[in-house]
Amino acid sequence: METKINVLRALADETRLRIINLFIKSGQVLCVCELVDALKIPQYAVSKALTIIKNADLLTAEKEGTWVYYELNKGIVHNKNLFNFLKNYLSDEIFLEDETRLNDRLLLREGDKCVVGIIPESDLLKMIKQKAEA
Amino acid sequence: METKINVLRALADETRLRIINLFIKSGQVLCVCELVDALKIPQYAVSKALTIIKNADLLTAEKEGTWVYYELNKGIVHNKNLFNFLKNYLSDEIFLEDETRLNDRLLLREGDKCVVGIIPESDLLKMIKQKAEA
DNA sequence: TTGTTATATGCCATTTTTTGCATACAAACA
DNA sequence: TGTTTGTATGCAAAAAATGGCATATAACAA
Repeated sequence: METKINVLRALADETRLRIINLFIKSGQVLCVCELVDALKIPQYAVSKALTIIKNADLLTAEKEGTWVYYELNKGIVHNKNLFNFLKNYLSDEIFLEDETRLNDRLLLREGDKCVVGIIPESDLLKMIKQKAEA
Repeated sequence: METKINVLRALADETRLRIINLFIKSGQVLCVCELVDALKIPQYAVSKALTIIKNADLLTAEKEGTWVYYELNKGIVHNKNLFNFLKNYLSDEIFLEDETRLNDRLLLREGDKCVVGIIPESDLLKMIKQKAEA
């Protein structure tokens, strides 16, 4: 009981909802800096939001060097239903913009892994272009 | 955007979630005093919760004499998806107890309408028995 | 060791939410 | 009219959430 409400409370915040949306729509494992760039929100805010979502058992985390990769916790049956529902429910514009920025940011990955930290938005397009040329 | 978050915020509270659960599970139009008895929560708390849920466009209200009947707002496509999801998602014990008390309370209706106000829990069973005998 | 990078967290001020009580309102009835 | 009844709301205290900054931690690199 406590748990279901914790889950719904974890969803009841714009930042957290935008984060969850990115996991659901991208279907990816994501690290903190990728989320920071996609959301254009301070690192500490993303980190705090992730902690709350994780404490509600909606995410799992795995450390890899200095990077921490988060992932939807599909190990809970109810979570899967929730994610399926949200996949269609969250269709608003702000979410789409996040998704676009995340897709851009993921172009900088190498072998499915994040290899750079937080990138100022002004540099992102240049870096993508550079990488495309190389 | 604002709206989706408002909806999720409306769900992020135990009282409000228990109320929404009763509407979803019972499939009924319900008045305030029936909810008060089913939830065993003060009238003002139920009334305030209903206002918040209604402001999130999840409920509609209709006045009938001194009684006010609330109903799920299925006029919004996204709401229907939400209610379908919640119907399965909200399965915890506290919700079941509410549902049982509501079913008892609805036995006092006459012609699908509520005809009594808030009933002390100690009196409810007696009144049901009386009504059954009559 | 020292420095750097990615991430997390403690703290504080501010804002928002919740809770409880009292009371207001509105409709029915005497 | 006055009274009762079902419901809503204003207000203030308490509790909780939020936002921002600084800093801590942990892992890697030189």
